[in-house]
Amino acid sequence: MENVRNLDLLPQPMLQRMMQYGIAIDRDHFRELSRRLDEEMRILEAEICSYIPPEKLQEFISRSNLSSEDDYLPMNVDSGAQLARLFFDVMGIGSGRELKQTKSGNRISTGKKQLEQLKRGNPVVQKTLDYRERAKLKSTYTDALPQLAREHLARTCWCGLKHWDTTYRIHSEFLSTRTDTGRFASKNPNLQNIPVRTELGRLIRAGFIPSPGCRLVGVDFSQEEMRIGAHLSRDRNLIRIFNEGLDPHEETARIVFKIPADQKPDKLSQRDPARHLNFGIFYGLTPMGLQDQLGVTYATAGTELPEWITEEWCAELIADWYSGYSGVVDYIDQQRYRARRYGIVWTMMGRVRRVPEVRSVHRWIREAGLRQAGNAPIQGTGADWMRLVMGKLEPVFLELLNLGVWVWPLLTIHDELMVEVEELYAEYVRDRMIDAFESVLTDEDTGECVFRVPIKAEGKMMDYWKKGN
DNA sequence: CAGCACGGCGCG
DNA sequence: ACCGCGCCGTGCTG
Repeated sequence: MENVRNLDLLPQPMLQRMMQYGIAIDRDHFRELSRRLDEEMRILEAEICSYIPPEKLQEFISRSNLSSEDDYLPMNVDSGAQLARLFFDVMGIGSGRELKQTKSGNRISTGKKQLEQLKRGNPVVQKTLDYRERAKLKSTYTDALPQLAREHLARTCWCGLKHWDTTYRIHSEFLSTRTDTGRFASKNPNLQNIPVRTELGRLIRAGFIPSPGCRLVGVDFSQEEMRIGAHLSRDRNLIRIFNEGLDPHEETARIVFKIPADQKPDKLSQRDPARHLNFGIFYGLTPMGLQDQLGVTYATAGTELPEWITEEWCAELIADWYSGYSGVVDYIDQQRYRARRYGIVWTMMGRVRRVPEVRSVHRWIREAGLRQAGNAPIQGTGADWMRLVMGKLEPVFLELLNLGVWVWPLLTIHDELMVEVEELYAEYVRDRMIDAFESVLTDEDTGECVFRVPIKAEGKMMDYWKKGN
């Protein structure tokens, strides 16, 4: 009952305010970005089409589904099916290598992982990757977002004087009961998947801005899920790492690669794989999954995946991770036991996740259920924390509003909460938020905290939405 | 024309 | 075929 109040009811007012008020965007920024992407895509698609041999042109034209506006092109570069025909049937790219089929087995996959493997074989592959990145960003973000923006008066603040200014704002819908783990979901548009990982993607993030006279303030839990994993599993090593304030990815690299205490792990070949292990383990990582993931990492770094990264090598790495963090193995096993025995697993706060899949007659379904059982308490506890934080901060923000300080919640992305604040108070609000995050499990009366490792949060103030500080 | 499954990909 | 989401374009069907 207490959980229903704290986890389900208390976040609602803040969610309502996020949805109702929205977040401001710079429409011209997106329009300019769309124009640029369009320009680059036209060049890339023409280049890609130029790889069609002359004698095959008619065949491609007849099979493509292009509208009259772009019928100067013989094929539709957005179509995976048509690309597969060009690459694998006509050009013979990757012949002699093992090529992944699509799930339904109709054709060879043209997905990123596959293309990364093949991009040294022929320049058309890299061009396709570049085209894909741009097509994704344009259709999902730079074209769509300005369309969704509505003119909206916003409370702003100039030199301490409050007034109302015209802004163009996006009103996403945040769903409280959509996910199986307790996380929130966001739709129309989804504000929880705005790009950040690539340089080009970060230009899209930059189109999200505070109301005039305000700053964006973002606070997130640092290494939230691993800390939760450390607590729930009571693993000695994991707990020690966080209590001593060490970098968990670096420490994991030390463990699995047996690096002497006086040496630093190499970023690409040691720290990055260790990082993927740390995240992946709680997802039920398989050797093949790890190998795939590392393939992408190396390809992104512009290097070929080294010969010695085989499935067996990945399996050993996972085994080494397990022996380094044996408490985590026991913990995951316990969750799997509960899933099989009771059909449910639960978070630190007692939020329940049903996992009927573990009793399926189908092996694949069963195994997926067991992975979900291992992951759900961790991901779900993280979601619980955000719910508690929102419940705790709501009265803080309302109090500030009553005092005449403009502060308004904008969005939440699982372990992160973003608000806008009038400039003078941004730093203050950031620090209040960090406090709220870090004391999420601290009893307000006794000051006691039962968590086995420190809970850390990071905050930043921004004039536009960006990564880092 | 709308609706759907699929392949693909953005985020934590 | 590694957890949790939502959205895009294609290609097909009713």
